Amino acid sequence: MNKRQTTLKDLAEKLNVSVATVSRALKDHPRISQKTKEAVWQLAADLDYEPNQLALSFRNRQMNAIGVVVPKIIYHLYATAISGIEDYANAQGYNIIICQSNESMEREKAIINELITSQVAGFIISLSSETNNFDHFTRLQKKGIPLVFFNRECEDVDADRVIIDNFQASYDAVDHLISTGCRRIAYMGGPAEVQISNHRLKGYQKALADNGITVDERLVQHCEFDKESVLSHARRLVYGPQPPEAILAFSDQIAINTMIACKERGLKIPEDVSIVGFNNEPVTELIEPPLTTIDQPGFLMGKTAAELLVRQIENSDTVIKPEKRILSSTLIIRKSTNRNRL
Amino acid sequence: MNKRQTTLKDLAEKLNVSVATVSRALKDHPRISQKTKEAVWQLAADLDYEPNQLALSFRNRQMNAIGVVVPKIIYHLYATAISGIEDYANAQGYNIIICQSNESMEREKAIINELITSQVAGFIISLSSETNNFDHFTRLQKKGIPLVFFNRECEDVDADRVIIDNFQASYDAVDHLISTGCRRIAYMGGPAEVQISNHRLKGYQKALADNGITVDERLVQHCEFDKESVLSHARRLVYGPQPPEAILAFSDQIAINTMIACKERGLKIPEDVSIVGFNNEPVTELIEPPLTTIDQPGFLMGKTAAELLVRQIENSDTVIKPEKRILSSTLIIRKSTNRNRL
DNA sequence: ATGAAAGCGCTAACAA
DNA sequence: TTGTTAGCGCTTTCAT
Repeated sequence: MNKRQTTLKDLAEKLNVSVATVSRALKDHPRISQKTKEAVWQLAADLDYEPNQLALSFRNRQMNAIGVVVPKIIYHLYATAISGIEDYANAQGYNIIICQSNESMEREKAIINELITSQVAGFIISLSSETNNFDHFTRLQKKGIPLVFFNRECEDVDADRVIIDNFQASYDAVDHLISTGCRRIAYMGGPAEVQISNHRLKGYQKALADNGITVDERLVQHCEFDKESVLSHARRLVYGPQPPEAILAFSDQIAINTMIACKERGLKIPEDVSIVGFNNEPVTELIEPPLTTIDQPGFLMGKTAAELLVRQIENSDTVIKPEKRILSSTLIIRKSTNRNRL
Repeated sequence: MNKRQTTLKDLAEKLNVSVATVSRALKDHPRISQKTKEAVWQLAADLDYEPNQLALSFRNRQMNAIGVVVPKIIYHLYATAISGIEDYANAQGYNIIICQSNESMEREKAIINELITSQVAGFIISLSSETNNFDHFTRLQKKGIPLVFFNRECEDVDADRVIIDNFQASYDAVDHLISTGCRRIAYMGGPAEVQISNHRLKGYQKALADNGITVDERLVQHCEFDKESVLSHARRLVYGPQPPEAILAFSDQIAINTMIACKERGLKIPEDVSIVGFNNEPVTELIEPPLTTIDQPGFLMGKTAAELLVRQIENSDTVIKPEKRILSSTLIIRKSTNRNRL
């Protein structure tokens, strides 16, 4: 029990050579005799020697770990993105430390602070919905710590980012709704601080304008992510004198809760109202009716973010101009928008 | 850019005192003069000093991090359990390093090995479905590294574990099915290596026996977690000459795919066949019909596992007898079992 | 071809 | 009350 790990010193003492020699032998250093090397290798195997990563990290003044900060891992997009990050990061020899901000800016700040003191090699971050102050990110940059945003980006900080074209995705979704004959189209947005929600709002507005439809401000809602908030905002839409003919939601969760409000109001989907979500969560094809939604490449998003981050980490001397990678998303058309009023 | 972190040495030099004095002053050591302390505190604040966790960990020969190894974080139970772990662990000053085995034993072994060399303080593990060899766990124990299993436990290793009473939960579910008039009841189990699947099988068998129902071995299936595997096993059940009147599934995902096979076969749920799942994933109340399922306290499971682990870590000198914490689960009855044949 | 020594940031036993 | 020293495990420069 509690057997100490074998160290270089242990090997050196048993072999009556110096620690330096053992260290070199293990890395197959050219100027160590074959005989010594073999003795070292043999003993290392016998004693189950494994280099102490913690000591290595300490010496390098940097952990071989990446800090990943996401709002919540139960959101399918983040769970899949994390797999993408892990996949690439592990292959490159990095562990990932996943932390959830739980949509709290304070928590996000605290996490980043802690991980800084742990000397993580870099950060991959998707903002909490509350985050409206960006000092903790600029602080990272001042310290020269690599940083990549994904999905929920931060326009005010000039860092690498991986996103989809939220404007276009939203534009296309609205365009699809219009093509099925809807004209009174509502937008159930996320919290007003979430920049991507606003990008989607812009796409929504532009699509309406391009089709000669006047934007009715009463059809735009900004809700929090909890069920109650969504329901209350959705009710404002559907219990009004003129319920919308279609609703574009910021996320599948919001779309689903909006569907609940619609059903509660007695509106049939898609006959009375069409619904479009965002993220293509697996649940969207299991509900009734299956939900039209925008598929985001979560795994690829994560993988790309990890690539950009590792690139930064491994080129910490050279200055790389921050890059914006825009991945393509796909509108998945299902029954929730399957009607034709034309 | 790339400004080095302030160290104790920096503070010491500026103040013309020794590093040791600074170190003590920062911890409010009783034998340092108030004057010195205040000077140190002031300068530390000015220079934004933060202790280097990596150096601390190195010195303690242990990271302030816990390794968490789960099959997949997209499974809702694990996502919620992780939140519970994170919650408690962070409060106790530990970070968590989450790794996914992706149901692969090789990956699980590799992860554990890596985290050992990183000197994590302990492990919280839920086995991959493939894991049928337990050397990597006994290795941890030989090294005296704290270990807690949760949900998918390992009976062959004597370690702390946090589980629900799978036998009882399954027994109760079958009992419920019988009470609604079903007698031909099938079990769609997980992979045969998954011990909790077998515990549930035992509960299923006992409930049948206790109600005077002969167990028909053809009604017991063991499938993998991918959709295709579930569908093919489910089809064996429903396309037979005598389809079951009810099906207990090892997980909600299996239950949902089984429902798909039932619908494909033209069986109505619950009129022709009742279905029960496991885990109470959020999706279960959104599908048609809503799924009867067993709710597991994921968050509490994680939190409890973290408690047990931290207890081990912080009492590494004393030997604590491994403990088995059994949390209670709840059968949530929904429409998928809402019929009465009696 | 090998060894000695310094140093990464911090703490603690021992000295003064 | 403060300083000196050694050491955690490893790499690397400089000697030999």
